[in-house]
Amino acid sequence: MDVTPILDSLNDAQRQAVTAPAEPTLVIAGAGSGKTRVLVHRAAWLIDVEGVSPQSLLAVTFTNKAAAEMRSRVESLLNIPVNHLWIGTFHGLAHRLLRRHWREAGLPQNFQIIDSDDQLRLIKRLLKNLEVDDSRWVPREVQYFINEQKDEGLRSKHLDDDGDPHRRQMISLYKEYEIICDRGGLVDFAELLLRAHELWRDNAELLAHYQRRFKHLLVDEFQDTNAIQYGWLRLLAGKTGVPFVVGDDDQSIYRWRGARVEHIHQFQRDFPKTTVVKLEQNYRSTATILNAANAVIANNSSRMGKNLWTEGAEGEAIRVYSAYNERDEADFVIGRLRDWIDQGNLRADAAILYRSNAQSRVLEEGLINARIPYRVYGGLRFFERAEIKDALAYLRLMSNRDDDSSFERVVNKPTRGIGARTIEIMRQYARANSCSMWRAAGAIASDELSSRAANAVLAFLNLIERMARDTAELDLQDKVDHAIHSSGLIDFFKKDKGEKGETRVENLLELVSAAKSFEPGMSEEEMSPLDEFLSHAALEAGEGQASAWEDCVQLMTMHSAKGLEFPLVFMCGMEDGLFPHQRSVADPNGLEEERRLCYVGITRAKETLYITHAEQRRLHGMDSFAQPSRFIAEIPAEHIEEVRPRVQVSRPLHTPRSSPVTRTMVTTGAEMGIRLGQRVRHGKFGDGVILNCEGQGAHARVEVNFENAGTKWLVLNYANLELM
DNA sequence: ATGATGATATTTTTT
DNA sequence: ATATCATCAT
Repeated sequence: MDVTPILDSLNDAQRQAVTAPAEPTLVIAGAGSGKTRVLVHRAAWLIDVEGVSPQSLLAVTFTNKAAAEMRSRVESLLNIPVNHLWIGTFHGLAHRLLRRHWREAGLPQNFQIIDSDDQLRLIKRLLKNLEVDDSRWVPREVQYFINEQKDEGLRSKHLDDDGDPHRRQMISLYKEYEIICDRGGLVDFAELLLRAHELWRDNAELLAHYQRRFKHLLVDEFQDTNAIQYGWLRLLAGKTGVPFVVGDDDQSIYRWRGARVEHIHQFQRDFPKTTVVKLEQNYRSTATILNAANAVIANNSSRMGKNLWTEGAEGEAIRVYSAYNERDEADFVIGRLRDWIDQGNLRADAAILYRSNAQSRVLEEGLINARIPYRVYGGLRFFERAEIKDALAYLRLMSNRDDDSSFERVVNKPTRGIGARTIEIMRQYARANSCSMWRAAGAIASDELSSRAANAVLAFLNLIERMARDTAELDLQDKVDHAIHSSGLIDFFKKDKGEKGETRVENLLELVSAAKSFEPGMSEEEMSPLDEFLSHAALEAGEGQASAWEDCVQLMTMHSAKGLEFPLVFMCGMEDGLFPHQRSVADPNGLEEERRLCYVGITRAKETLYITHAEQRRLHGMDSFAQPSRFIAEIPAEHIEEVRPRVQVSRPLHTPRSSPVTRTMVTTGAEMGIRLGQRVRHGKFGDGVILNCEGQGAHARVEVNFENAGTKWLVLNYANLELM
């Protein structure tokens, strides 16, 4: 066997990882060190050299994009189509299992997947139904609570209220939510994972079957696994499976949504024979950029420890620009972009990174003025658009009448005379009789409603029945086409004057073409093409903005930049309070995560990195003054070149490392020492920390997080805060 | 049923 | 500043 194509292009560490014996392996792969390459080559090595059957290989990623890339790279490296290779996201694979074993998993065959938006709506409705005060139990927080529990593998019955009434209510809402989902055959994202985990946990035979089948488990972005995902992997690995996990503890930036870097340590405890391989040679950035990144991340404790290096050149210094305000910052960035483009470079090779989406606006305005094409990442994706979700709701009802989430969404869209009052009556009936809205509607239309309302409701029920009947024999795209027309959605949006309505109609038509080009992968008995299309829509929300091919400057948050690289990178808004974000600075864990995010940002740059900050920034309609980000001061001075240093700047750019952390200063109260992070004492509320300030003079208010009294807004003039 | 008005919050995002 | 959301009036 000629192993040249598999090993030739690898360095020693990469080769060590790829050819590791069939034992648990943990690869710590620094930014730009060839992480994906190692995974792909490992797969090829196992199949081609070790003679492992493609059937016994399972590869897990976090995003569909990563899964698709991995699949295509494995296929091109092996030069054979590996159709039956199980490569997918955790959610995709869990979904596949649940479709196959819906009975054992306790699900209806045609269960539907709801996305976070559906989930939130469902929770809002539930709160209303139960007449729960949604200012004390905020829908978003309830949603977070439920997902958090599920991510930890906990169902409502496992939870204890610890005598806390607020928590007790949360738990009971969780329970209600479970009931509604079960009744409607609805499965949210976290539920996919939880069910798949329980499926194996509670079915020894089934688990044994999959353990026998999947010997080699390849996991990407391992630092981002949450508890349930890790538990699932461990179950599957059992005593005989060989997990091969790749991750970077320094790039863990999703703790806030359940990811736990600690799994990297846990892994070594759970699999004591683990071989650890570190990939530290970087093929992306200049030495200067890497040294800066290394220096910044060195300020974090609890790391595995890793130092990126390169054989490449030193490169240019990192340019730091102190802007006067956010407009000046944008002007500066655009000036440099102009130079870049004038020198014949691709616009698409330049990226502007920022901490929060709100920052894109000023930059966008500048780009528009300068007539530089750009593309903003993120935002609504195709299958998340309201009109698309409306159409999908009709399709879902056609497939499953008990889907309350869809029922409520479209029962009166377009308006057909079913008002809030009527819906309220149906909800009450549904609740009293523990049945779906659909059945409630059928049951009460005859008596409890006025004849006009009853007619409207019956007309809706008939419409759905008719749509289902009329399209039963049609293929997928015709079903969709039929649905958007006969539901009245097309006409409804056509009436919307202006461009908005037009785009909506276009999007609906686009949905038909999406259905046309959709290729079902499952057998008809396993799952109908319609159900598969609906699952696909939920699981893979599609691209944000189209026209990715056009040569334009890339704008995105540092989070969405993870995994990407650009010759020219701007990191904007590098100010304390913005980045690191105010909400993270109080908590050391939060601050370390911000620092990892900064590390991610820096390591996106291949050749040139600009860091900009503004002394004054208009945020939430309020001007505030800010210190340069403490992260800038963590970059060794020898790597930095200040652009056009401004003499009138009174504050030093670099704060000595030993000095207390820099803090955001606010015009108001600055003279009396009111600063973010400042500890204060209040006569009634006790001790606390200042989180936020706003306003000036007599109207100035501060937000204080009191240790015992929670977070409060206080008017500075009256609060009589004592500095501590 | 639709639009105006006012209150409220405003990190990060995938599945 | 601004976007979203609930409430209220029409």
